Amino acid sequence: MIKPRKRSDAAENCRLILQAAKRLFAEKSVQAVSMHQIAQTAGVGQGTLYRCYAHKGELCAAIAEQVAVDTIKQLENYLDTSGGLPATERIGGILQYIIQFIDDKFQLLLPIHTVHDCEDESAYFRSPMYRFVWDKLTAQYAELEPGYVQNAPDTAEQREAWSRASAKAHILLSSLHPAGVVFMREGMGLTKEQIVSRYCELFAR
Amino acid sequence: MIKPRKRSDAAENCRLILQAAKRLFAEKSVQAVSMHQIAQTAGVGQGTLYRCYAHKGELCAAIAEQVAVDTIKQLENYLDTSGGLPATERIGGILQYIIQFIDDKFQLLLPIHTVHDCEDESAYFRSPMYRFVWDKLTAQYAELEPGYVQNAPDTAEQREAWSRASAKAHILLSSLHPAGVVFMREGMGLTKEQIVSRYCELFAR
DNA sequence: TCTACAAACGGACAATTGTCCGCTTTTCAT
DNA sequence: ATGAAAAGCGGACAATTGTCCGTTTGTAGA
Repeated sequence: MIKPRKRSDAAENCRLILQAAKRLFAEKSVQAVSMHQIAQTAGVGQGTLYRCYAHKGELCAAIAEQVAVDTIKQLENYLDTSGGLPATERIGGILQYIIQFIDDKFQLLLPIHTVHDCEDESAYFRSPMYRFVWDKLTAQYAELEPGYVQNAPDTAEQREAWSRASAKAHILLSSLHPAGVVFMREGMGLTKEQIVSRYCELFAR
Repeated sequence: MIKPRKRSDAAENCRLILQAAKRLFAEKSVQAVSMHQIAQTAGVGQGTLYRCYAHKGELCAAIAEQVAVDTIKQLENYLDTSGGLPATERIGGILQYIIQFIDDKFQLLLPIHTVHDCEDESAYFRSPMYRFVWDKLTAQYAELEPGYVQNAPDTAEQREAWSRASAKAHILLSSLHPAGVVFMREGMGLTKEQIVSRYCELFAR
């Protein structure tokens, strides 16, 4: 007798909420819009809103995910067509895409970890767009690891090399945490171009 | 007729608040204690609490500042006695102190940017303890900059070299954002020692 | 010592977040 | 079709943050 597993109309509400939030965030600003207001605009109750997105950060993350699709496509295209370049140069190229994106969308990215109670500070690092870039970057760094071979059998040594590359990629991306980039611009007075060039000096050679 | 400029009893209340917060945070946990509760325990009103510390993050920052004093002393001592070592090795040493500290006190450090409305995401980067470490680290990287001379006249070239060193130091420290370190441990399963060694590979050679 | 003034206080209040629970709607076996 | 069970809804409610303003209190000049 355990039959109804999922209701087909529930997804529609989540779509409405996302749409409403996107519009309101664009019209005003992320922090000027309350969750109550979003629910009202979407024409749903508070409960429905919070069931779809547990807090404002999740909403921002969902929108950022949509917004990132374009950049991710460009990045994939770049990687497909830059096979001939040395890995360090490719890393520099990736950096440009990432920094451009963060610089552009930081208003949306910052609130992702503006969580109140949940203590979910690493939400940003677990978002699909972060994982995607992390993975691509790890692949580049792996090429630079001594002893690493693509598609090699899964030995302990290969796994160790991948793990080292993955840590490097994470450290790089972690320093590109939106808050850090904002500080470089506002607090240190660097331009986007200067930021890219400093990153390349450190990470792409 | 403009006479009373500052009241000597006001500082006492701030001290009481800090003390109460410290005790409550230790007893329960940072997020389990409400601002109201802190005010009550300290025996002051909400208004007084918020006049001293505009939000929970500031309170955490103030406590972290106190807690950091020890580590900072150790670090200064280390730098005083390690003059003979090459700069890269000294950077590695500094990294150990920093990572140890963050790993130890992240519960206090995380909420510093858990701000609700203020949109003050770079509070962490402006805290005195951050500035201190940043400054020391910049000095080490400056030594590695081609063309940099200590106590040289203030030419454009010298300033440029210092600025490059300062950006590198910030990038390093920015990736040591508590949230990022927590993720390396929880999300990636690295130990403190592994984290230190990965950082040294990237930043201290 | 007295007095006037502004700094500082404190608690009531507004705003916002996030939860809870009774009600409605979809689903599916009969 | 139909009815029962669970998925989903929504808005009232609790909790928490942060503000505001009438009142208190220390300070300094007289």
